[in-house]
Amino acid sequence: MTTIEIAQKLGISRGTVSRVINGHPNVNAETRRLVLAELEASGYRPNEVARSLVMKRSHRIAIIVFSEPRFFWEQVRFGVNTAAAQLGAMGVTADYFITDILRPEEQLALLRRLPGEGYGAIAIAPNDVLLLTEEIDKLSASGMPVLLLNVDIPAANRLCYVGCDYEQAGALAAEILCRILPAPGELVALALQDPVISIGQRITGFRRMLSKLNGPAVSQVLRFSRMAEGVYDEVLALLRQNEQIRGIYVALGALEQVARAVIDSGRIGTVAVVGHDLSHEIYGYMRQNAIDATICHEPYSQGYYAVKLLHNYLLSHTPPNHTVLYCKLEAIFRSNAQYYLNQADQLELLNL
Amino acid sequence: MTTIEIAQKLGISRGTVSRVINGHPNVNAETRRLVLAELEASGYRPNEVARSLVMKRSHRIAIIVFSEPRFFWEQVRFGVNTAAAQLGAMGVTADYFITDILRPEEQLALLRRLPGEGYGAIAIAPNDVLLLTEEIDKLSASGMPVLLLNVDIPAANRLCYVGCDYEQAGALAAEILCRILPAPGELVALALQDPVISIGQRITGFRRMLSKLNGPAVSQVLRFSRMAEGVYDEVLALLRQNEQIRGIYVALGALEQVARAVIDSGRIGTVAVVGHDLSHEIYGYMRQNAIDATICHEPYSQGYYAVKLLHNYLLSHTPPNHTVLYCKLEAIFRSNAQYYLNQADQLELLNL
DNA sequence: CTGAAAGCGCTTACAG
DNA sequence: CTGAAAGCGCTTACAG
Repeated sequence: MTTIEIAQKLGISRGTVSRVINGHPNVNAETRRLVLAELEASGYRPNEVARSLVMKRSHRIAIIVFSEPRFFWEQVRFGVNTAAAQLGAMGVTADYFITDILRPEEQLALLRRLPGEGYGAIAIAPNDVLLLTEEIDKLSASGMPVLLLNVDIPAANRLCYVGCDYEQAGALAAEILCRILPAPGELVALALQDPVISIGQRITGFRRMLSKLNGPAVSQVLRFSRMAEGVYDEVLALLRQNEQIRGIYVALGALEQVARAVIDSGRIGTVAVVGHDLSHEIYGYMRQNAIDATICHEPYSQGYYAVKLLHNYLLSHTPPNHTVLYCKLEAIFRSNAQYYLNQADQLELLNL
Repeated sequence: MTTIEIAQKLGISRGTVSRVINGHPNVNAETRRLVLAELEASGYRPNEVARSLVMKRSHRIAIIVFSEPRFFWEQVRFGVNTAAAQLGAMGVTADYFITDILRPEEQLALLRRLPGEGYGAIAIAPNDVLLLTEEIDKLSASGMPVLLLNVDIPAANRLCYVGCDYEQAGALAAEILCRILPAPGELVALALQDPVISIGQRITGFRRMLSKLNGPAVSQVLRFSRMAEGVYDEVLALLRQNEQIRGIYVALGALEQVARAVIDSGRIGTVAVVGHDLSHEIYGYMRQNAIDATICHEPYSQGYYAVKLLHNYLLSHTPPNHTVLYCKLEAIFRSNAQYYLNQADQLELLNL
């Protein structure tokens, strides 16, 4: 079915058919009704390829993230680039903005600047909920679709959220840690001083699952700054002074420091360590058995989905079916870590 | 950069430029050189959208699988359909053929019939290596690209293999089972009587990792037919008679039967069970703690990648960069199983 | 309100 | 060997 077939059947021109398809105003109501009916009856689907060829629209999408952990956002970036490459022929370009994690105002500035620079859609990993909510609402009100990436603000007026369910991530960490504990003993969790919501949710989920499984309770929660200063020293001291500790849950991004403390305290094999995210450095520690498992949430796909969803919206102007897309929680051990380390290499094979 | 710009710069027609791009024979050698140089210099990339619009080629791809386990091949099918939908505007159609697992000759018949029916590429999950290798080689020799799905035949002349590394999958099973053993004791593995290569590789990988980790050895390997008849009875009897058994590795598709035997023998919590693949039924048993973990290997992506790779080949006629694409090994527990159960639901959100 | 026409970037008979 | 022309399915000024 093409526009021309529809037009012939109705004895009108393709231009008119096209006008009703695209919802142009200047069309006789009766004609419109007829065309709509025929469209429906014939199951017409526009040829997007032809459409994008003639329209030559360009869609600029901005992706705003922050700086830490570096490797995590690099993987997101790779997904963004893959989607943009796939959609390049459709006029999509995606620009990636990395802001300083300690300067959330940089994100605010971008949010204010970008709409004036031709961007039609924004995905942002908000680095400061309080600071950004108002501006996000403003943008949405002005018609700019805003997708929240990796960190949700349910109260904000966003198109949708793409990222993980942090509470469930903490639950999975608890399930795994409970099962692999080398011996009965105490559990320690590491979190943030700041009330960063995602880390807090991980701890909540962790505790809930622990009690559901009748596992050991968390004997203490160590808290650190956002840059995770001093984790190594504190964990090292703790491991040396308290032999009862059998499990450590690292809810913030400091797995590497914990691994080093485990090694330097000679506790490999007598304390289980579970955390989040995966880098080559973390993998190195897994191979030394200083880290037992790590939980990821599809960094690559987060970037990929964000661009796809935004582009879909730009095309159809209808919001996605669901307002939340939870990424998979990936349980990673020594034996399957390679697969998660270099998604890039794997997909290079697809010549993408 | 478009063909017309190139043509203008060189003072020739777009037709000639197009001819050298597409490697048509009738082009003056010197002209060809010039055009090639300019193409290179300007970094020209053909607009695939315009190309596919004018060429209206249709690419028929056949996917041949077998019948068991049902849910596994349904997930593969979903990936196939997604890729086909995405590439529909490029003229791609993918047909999915499910053959009887007990009648591998059905696959042979399809392999012989399909090329005459307009298919330009074939992906097959070979159900009988010995029976099919020769025909696969013949097809390849005749110019038909053949991709091996889920089961490799390294000796065959195939375009590439998309599926999992079974030995590594067994290793991951061992790593997990070792760590979660509820108490020291014996390990049992379930495998096939037939020398089906993939199951054999799982057992090999499982044993190797066990000894690498200084874990318990496998005290016995139970073997079954391809339809896994009698697994429940045998495992139930074994669990009742031998209290030393603390871990079961299910290398064949019979997790459900094992779970029922664990439940009916009252051994939940005192024997750990690890196997492969995930269905709603298996998830149900995970929730009852009758199964501790299951390992999947991206059924959805297998189907998706197969179609993408074949289409890439049909477009470029150059084989993929690598001859083997190992899918991710996915470690699945109670707390993250939902994400792997319904990839379909998750992606529905993308309006695909 | 609607038809006729041009054009998006590309390929391929058709002449020459 | 190569240019001029038609056409893939669609949209959008431009007339009327």
